[in-house]
Formats: sequence, structure tokens, C-alpha cells
Amino acid sequence: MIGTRYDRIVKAAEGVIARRGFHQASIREIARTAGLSLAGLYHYVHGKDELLFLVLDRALDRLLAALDAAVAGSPAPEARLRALVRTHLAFAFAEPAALKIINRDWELLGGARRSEIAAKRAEYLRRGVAILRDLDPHGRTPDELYSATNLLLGMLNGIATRPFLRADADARALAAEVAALFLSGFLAAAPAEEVTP
Amino acid sequence: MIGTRYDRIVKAAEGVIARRGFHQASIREIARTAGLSLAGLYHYVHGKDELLFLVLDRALDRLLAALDAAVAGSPAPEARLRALVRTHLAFAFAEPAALKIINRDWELLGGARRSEIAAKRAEYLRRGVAILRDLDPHGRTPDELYSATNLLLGMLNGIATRPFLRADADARALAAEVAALFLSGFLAAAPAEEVTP
Amino acid sequence: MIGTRYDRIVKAAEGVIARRGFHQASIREIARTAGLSLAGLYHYVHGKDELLFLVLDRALDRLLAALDAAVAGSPAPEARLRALVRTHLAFAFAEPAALKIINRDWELLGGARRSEIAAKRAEYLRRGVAILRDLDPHGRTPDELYSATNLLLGMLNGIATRPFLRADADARALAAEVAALFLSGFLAAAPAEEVTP
Amino acid sequence: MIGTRYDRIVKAAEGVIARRGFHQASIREIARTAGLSLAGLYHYVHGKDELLFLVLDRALDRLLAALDAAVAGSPAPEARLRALVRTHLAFAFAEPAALKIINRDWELLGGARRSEIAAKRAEYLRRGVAILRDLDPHGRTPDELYSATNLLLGMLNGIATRPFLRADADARALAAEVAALFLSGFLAAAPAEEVTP
DNA sequence: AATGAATGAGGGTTCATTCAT
DNA sequence: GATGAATGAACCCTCATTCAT
Repeated sequence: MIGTRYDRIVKAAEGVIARRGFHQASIREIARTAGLSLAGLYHYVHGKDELLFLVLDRALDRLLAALDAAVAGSPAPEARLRALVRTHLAFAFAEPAALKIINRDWELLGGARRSEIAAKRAEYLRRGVAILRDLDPHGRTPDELYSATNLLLGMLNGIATRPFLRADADARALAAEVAALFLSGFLAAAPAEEVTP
Repeated sequence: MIGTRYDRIVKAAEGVIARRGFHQASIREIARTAGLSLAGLYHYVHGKDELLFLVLDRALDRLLAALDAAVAGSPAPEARLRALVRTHLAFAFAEPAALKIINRDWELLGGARRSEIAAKRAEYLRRGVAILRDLDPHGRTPDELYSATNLLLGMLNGIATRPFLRADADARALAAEVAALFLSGFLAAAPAEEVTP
Repeated sequence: MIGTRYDRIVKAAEGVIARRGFHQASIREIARTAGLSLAGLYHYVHGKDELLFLVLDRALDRLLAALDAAVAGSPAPEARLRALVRTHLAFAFAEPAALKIINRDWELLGGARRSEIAAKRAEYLRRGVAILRDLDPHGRTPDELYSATNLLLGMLNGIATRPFLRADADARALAAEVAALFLSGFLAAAPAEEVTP
Repeated sequence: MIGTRYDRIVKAAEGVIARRGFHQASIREIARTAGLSLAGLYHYVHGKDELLFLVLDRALDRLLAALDAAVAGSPAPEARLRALVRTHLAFAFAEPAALKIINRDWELLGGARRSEIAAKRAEYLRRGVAILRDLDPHGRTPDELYSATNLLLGMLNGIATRPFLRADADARALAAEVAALFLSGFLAAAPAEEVTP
């Protein structure tokens, strides 16, 4: 199938960028990892930024697809939340390189490519908001829902960075723990403003 | 006051490293920001690593001091948890540069300096564990407490990265929201294993 | 012919290093002398040390080859000694830069490269010892032969440093003089210990 | 006694320059070795060149004085030659740093200082020529005597560089060996031109 | 499709030296 | 007499990128 060489390049870029960070990742090392010469790599790709874009674009596609697949069969809002948490952590466990780049390096993109990636990230966020809306017993405003989703994703991403993901079992247990904690918190607590006084 | 010049250097390094990332931060730019020539900067500092260390060391000292000050007057465990959340987010709001470096760049340190910073980070974590232990109604094991603390800090750091901290009021409201959510979750939910029947 | 560009680089390095000394020789000047840009030079060579090694390695190869060629047709020990002296001084006259680096800068190498060069230097010394052994009428011990060879080479190298080599004729005359002096001394004088009283 | 601090500076320079080579010797390290601050050193000395000059000037004075003292009591030419050889090798053994700088670094001086040092070096050479003239049985021309002296000094300096000077005993034995070898060669062999028929 | 050759820009670091105090 | 502060110049080296082949 055409594209195999191309895939190998993107995978090589993903690995090197995740390990070294975007700026520290040298195109030479990416080319070497992909089994090409330096100039050979430039035949497939126009520059370093494009490599970062390709990695991000494909990784986000996989993440969104995984989420859709997991949520597909679950009509109940609670189950869909659990699915989101499980999928996200599974992705963090199965593709740490991809998630690291999504969270750490995406801001280094510029121009049109940045917008394109930002759109996909927003899309992912929107799915979360939708789930929480269906789940909310307190009549939260859109802004409050948005904030709560950010809270959840922030938590998940923060967790993914931490070095305590060890085995598949861990990931499942962790997902259950996180979902339970967030769920009972989200369902019990009234929105922020009313809590402060 | 003694140390003023030195302070300006460390602050300059903090700003540049936070904005560009450690590897992309050029010592020339740090020197310029500090109002010194390149060689002039080297009069105070031995190398780039030392700059990163200085920034991290001082930032962590400030963070720990702020936590201690906030927790000092609160005997009640719940109040101490709220204090931790509030302090952490206040720090994230007041010193975004420092927190960014703490979370993103500290692993780039090597050798003895890395250990020293790791120790301070561990110290901070330990305070969190202690608070949750006093709070726990479920007889969680030390490992479960450690995991839950990581959950909380992961959430806080994840949030801090997100670009939705705007004003002081926001920070306070957010802190209340986060504390409420985590608290009710932590108090209500049994530890992970028992939740996945 | 393959290797031409590479040869030009090594020759340029030899000239600059000999003139300035290794540490004072700037890679920029070597590149300029070789007709390349700075980065262009690094396409062929990994670093300054490698340049020094290349110069030394090739120079010692030429020196050893010249010695072998000169000694080849001379079965008589005396003729072989004369050949060694003549070859060494001819080399000093024809390639002052190479000899200067061999004598002055080789210790600046480190690691594996240093061992490799040291081995070639030792090889050269061994040929001298072998010649003197065949020539010795006093039954000198291996240690005494080694010491005498060092004496001879020390003399030759000391001479080569001195600025009184002018023309080809000079070199030949000098070689004859040195050989005669050393020979009659070596043949006449008993080893050191017996001479002292 | 005034000058003590000054002496310490010159000794420090001698040690550092001998160990590192002139260009690689940093003024900072010399100052540290002398127990002064960097700027403090500049109070005694105008620049790096002056340090090299001072070291060379004093070292040559000591070498000349040692030669004069050794030759003083020996009217017989042979004894004076032995004295020269012995003194030179003793100097090489007692003050390897000084001799190394005399032989390796003196050419790095420039201008008037270089001439002054060159004069002292020539003075030393002249003593050798005088001794050989008194010793010569072949009616050598001044040029031939000059060449022979260079031969002898080249040999001695070449030897001094070699790493086989170990103990005082060694130095004495070596001196006897060298003197015997050179003497019998010099006395036996006719000058170069007549030897190559 | 693929590569070796080549480069300009910029990186961190060191150095000899000056000067106000 | 002695020093900390400060600097311009130069160092080796790496990088993303281009181009002829």
C-alpha cells in the first residue's frame, strides 16, 4: 500500500519528538529513525513544522475515533462519561508519545496548521461538554459546563504525565477510580458560585 | 539590598525559560533581559543548568512557603485541603512562569541538582498525602492515599496549564469548585478496587 | 580520484595545526584553508580531535612507509642505521609540519585515538631498537638498547626542531654527520654504567 | 623581602604554562595558583605575554648560572663538556617545567621581549660552541662547530622531552652515557663533508 | 525516489582585559 | 594593594534547510 514509507516517517517523528521535545528533536535523528537520509526525508515533508503537524493531526484523529467508538454503544450518560475516562487513560497508556506531544508541543505550531489542530482539540472538548450536559443535575450554564469539562480533562492529562501508569490493570483501576471520584463530585457539588459563601 | 542583581538574573531566566522552554531559551536572551552582557551573566552563573536550577529551587521554596503559611492556621482537615487547593491555584495564577517551569522543565536537570529539586517536589507531595490521610473516611492504604494525592495534584497542574485562568476572582471561584468536587468525590467514593465489582 | 576533498581537508589541518599549535588552531581557519565553510567542514569530520588524529595517523603512516622503503634494500646494519637517520631527517625537511605535530601535539589526543597513535609511534621506535641490536658490539641489554634508541631519536627530533635545515644538500650532509657521530659513539662507547667510574 | 609575592606569581605562571601550554594556560588559573584574584594579578603584571617573558627570563638566567658554576672549576675541555651535559640534564630533571617552556613556548613571544630571550638563548649556545672549539681535533670551521653544538643541544633537549628521566641516579648515568657517546663521536668523526666521499 | 555536499545562523562557553571602588 | 563586576571577541559545535546529481 502506498503511504507505508510516509507512515514510517510520521511514526519516527512521533517517537523522537515525544522523547526529546519538539525543538530538541533533530530532523537528522528523525530521518535516521525512519531509515532515510536527511535529504531523503525532505522529499516527503517540507519542513519540521509539517512533521509536528502530521503527528498531531493523526494522533488527534485516533483519539477522537477511539472516543467515538467507545461512546457509540452507550446511551446512558454515566456510561458515556466512564467511557470517556477509560478511553482517554487507555490512550495515555497505549500511546504515551502521542499524548505527550498533544499536551506539550502543540502550541509550538503556528499559522494555519495551528488553527487546524486547535479545531480538533476543541472538537474533543466539545464531546466532553456534551456528556457532562446530559449528566448535570444542577442546571449548570454552558460556561460552567465548559469549566467542569476542562477540570476533568485537566485532571486526566495531569494524571497521564505522572509516572504511575504501569500496567493495563493499573490503567483500568485508575480509570474506575477517577470516574467514580469525578462523578460523585460532579453530581453532588453545586456549581462553584453557590458554594463559596 | 544584597542580591538584587542576582535576583534580577533569576527572574529574567524564569521569564525567558517559561516563555520559550528550557532548550529554546537562549542564554543571550536571558542576559539581555537581565540587562547584562553575555559574559557579564557568566560572572554570576556557571552555566545554563545552574540557571534552571536556581529558578526551580526558588520557585519551589516559594510554593512550599505559601502552602505552609496557608495551612498554618487551619486545624480542620477539610480547611487544610481547601487551603492547599487555593494556594496551588493562586500560585498558578500569580506565578504562571514559575509553575510552568516546575511542571514542564524540571526533568531536564541532571545529576545532583535534579535530586535536590526532586526532593523538594516530593516534600510538596508529602504535605498533600498528610492532608488526605487526615481526611480519609475509608481507611485507605498509604498507596491509595498516595495515588489520590497524585490525582489531586495532577488535576491542579492540568488545570494550571489550561488557558482559562483570567482574573483573581476566577481563581478563587475555581479553587472553590475544584475543592468541592474533589472533596465530595474523595469522601463519598470508596477506593478504586471496591468500586469495580 | 576518490578522497581528494578529504585529503585537502587533512592537508589544511596539518598546515594550520603545525603553524598555530593544536589548541590555537581554529577550525574556522582550517575550513577556510580547505576552501569550505565551517559547517561544510563538519560534513567530513566529527570534531577537532578527529582532525588531529587524521593528521597524525597519515603522517605516521608516511614516516613508517618511508623508513621501510629506505631500509628495504640494505642488509648491512650500518647501512640500515644510515638509512634511518637519512629518512628521518629527509622527512623533517620535506614535511616539517607533519613532524612538528608528531612531536609537539600528539599528547593532546585522548582516549582510543591516542592509543592508536601511540602504537604507531612505538612501532617506529621498535624499528630503531632492532637496528641498534644488530649493530651492537657490546652485548647491551634490551633496556640499554631502548635507551640508546631514544637517545638517537631524541637527537634527531631535537635537531628537526632547530631552524638550521635549509636546503636538500644540508639535509644530506647533516644526516651523514649525525650518522657518523652516533655510529662511532655507539660502537666505541661501552654502555653507561661501565663508563662512569 | 620585597618581591616574594612577585616570585610566587612567576612560579605559578611557570607551573601552569608548562602543564597546559602557553595558549591553553588561563590567567585565571595562574592567579588562583598564585593565591590572588584575577584583577589582583594584573597589579603586578601587564598581561599574559609579560608572564611568559618573566618565566623565560628567569629560567634562562638560572640555566646560564648553573652552567657557569659547573664549568668554572674545570680547565680541561673534556671535563667542561661533561659539565655542560651534566648541568643541562640536571636542569631538565630538576626543573622540567622551566625547560619545557624554554623549548616549547619561547617562540610565542613577540617584539622586543622575544629578542631579549633570543639573546639569552644564543648566549647559552655560544658557551657550547666555545667548549667544542677547544675540544676539536679536526680544525672544524666556525660553521661546523656551530652545527655540531646544535647537534648536541638538539640531542639533549630531545632527550629531556622523552619520558625516561626517572631518578637522580638515572640522570647521572644518562649524562655519562650521552657525554661518552657524543665525545667519542665528535673526536673520532671527521666533519660531515669529508665523510661523504 | 533518493542522496551527499554544502551553508548561514545561532547555540553555550571561555578568555584576556579594563575599571570603579 | 587588591578586588568584584563587566565586556567584546572568539571559540567549537549543531541545526534546519537547499541543491545538483
